[in-house]
Amino acid sequence: MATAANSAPDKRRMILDAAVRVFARQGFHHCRVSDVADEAGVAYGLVYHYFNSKEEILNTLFLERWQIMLDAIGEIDARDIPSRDKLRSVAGFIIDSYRHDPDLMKVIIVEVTRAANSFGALHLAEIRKAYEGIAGIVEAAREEGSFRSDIPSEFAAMCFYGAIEQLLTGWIFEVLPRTDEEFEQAKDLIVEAICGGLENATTSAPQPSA
Amino acid sequence: MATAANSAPDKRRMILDAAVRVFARQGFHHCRVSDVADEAGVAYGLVYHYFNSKEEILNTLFLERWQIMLDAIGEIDARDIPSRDKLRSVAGFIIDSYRHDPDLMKVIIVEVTRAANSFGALHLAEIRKAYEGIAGIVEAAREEGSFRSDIPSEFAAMCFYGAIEQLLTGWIFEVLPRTDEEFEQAKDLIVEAICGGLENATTSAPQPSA
DNA sequence: CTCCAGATTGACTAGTCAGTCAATCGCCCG
DNA sequence: CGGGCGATTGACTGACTAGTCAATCTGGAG
Repeated sequence: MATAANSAPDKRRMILDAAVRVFARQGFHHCRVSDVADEAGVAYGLVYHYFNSKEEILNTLFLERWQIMLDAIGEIDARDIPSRDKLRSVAGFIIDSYRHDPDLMKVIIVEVTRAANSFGALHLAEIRKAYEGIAGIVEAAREEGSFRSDIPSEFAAMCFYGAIEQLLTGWIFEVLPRTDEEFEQAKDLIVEAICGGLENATTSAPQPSA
Repeated sequence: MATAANSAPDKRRMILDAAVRVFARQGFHHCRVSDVADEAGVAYGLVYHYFNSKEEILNTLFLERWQIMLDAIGEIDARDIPSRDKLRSVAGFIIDSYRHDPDLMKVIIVEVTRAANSFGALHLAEIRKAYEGIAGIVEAAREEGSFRSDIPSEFAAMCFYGAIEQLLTGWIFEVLPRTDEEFEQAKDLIVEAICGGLENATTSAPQPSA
């Protein structure tokens, strides 16, 4: 006999995966627990065997994924590479997270990170850890002199993270193309735009136009 | 002859204003229509005399305010000032909107602009107009040569708008101080960060080849 | 003063749905 | 085998609330 975890379908996992699809498709508030149970192919009551409430399902999904991201940011920060490359890696990780499981990222961004009156407030401490991780990368860059010192690192982290979330939001709302090529380009563009700035660096003289 | 809206206390307006407070405090989904009616000091049924549904109240609030912002962006774009100053004016307008009525901006950002499965999808066209207005400013800057041509204007607009929304989100979640001074500093910082970039420009030649 | 139309009231209805629970299943162990 | 226990089932309930509606009020016109 194979271990239960191996061959037997892990119903708890199936419920979580189904919830991602249902929450992404209908939104947390516009779906019923029975929708999740149906999508998972289990009985209604089983959802309450594994979770105490509908909200606990979303909390579990968020915390699972957010911890992975926090770990990734920490690991990237520990690398011995230039700060700009660290930010590029963070952007790459988040964008790849979306590419790998757009439904899950949609649920997290739409239902949690902006939900100031419900889940967002509940997970505020976790959310802030991500900002702080990015701010740490910027802070190191400022100290070594590669980043400007007149922009606070927390403020810089906010701009960087905000730009990434807006990018994902564009994909979520389907207003931006979502091809592999687009994802790869976005990783470079976001770092270029935020680190390098939108302005032309030719401060001395504008380009001599023929 | 004289509409009731003229002299008598405008109950419709009172309901809208009360709804802003209630939606901001409890969230659209976690409040009852009776909460709005109580807050406005009117009878429950009167809400349905002026609005067809709870959702119509939020739609009205959003459209009212969003149109003001679109008008402001259009007016700013038409000014004869440098592109960076236009962006600074747009950032200033949005930040002042928050300062003037934080509850309303909270409701719009939390309940609409990220609500991909409900109000966000409904108002997608309106929301995009704001992006497009900003992109237009960037596009003009690129054409005149002051902004880089290797970052698409739509992408730049997304970064800019995303950074601003993240800033407001920080205030909404009460993780950032909300003093007058902070608001004023933020206007300059956001333009500095996004236009000038996070990196230090002091290094002489960033492009060795060419 | 009478009449009307729109404003205002709040009790009521109809439907929804999160969460409960008693029954059943199926697997392993002694 | 038997018995025990967690997994699984799905019908049911209790609470909640968006939206309805008939009654009442109010203020101006004739």
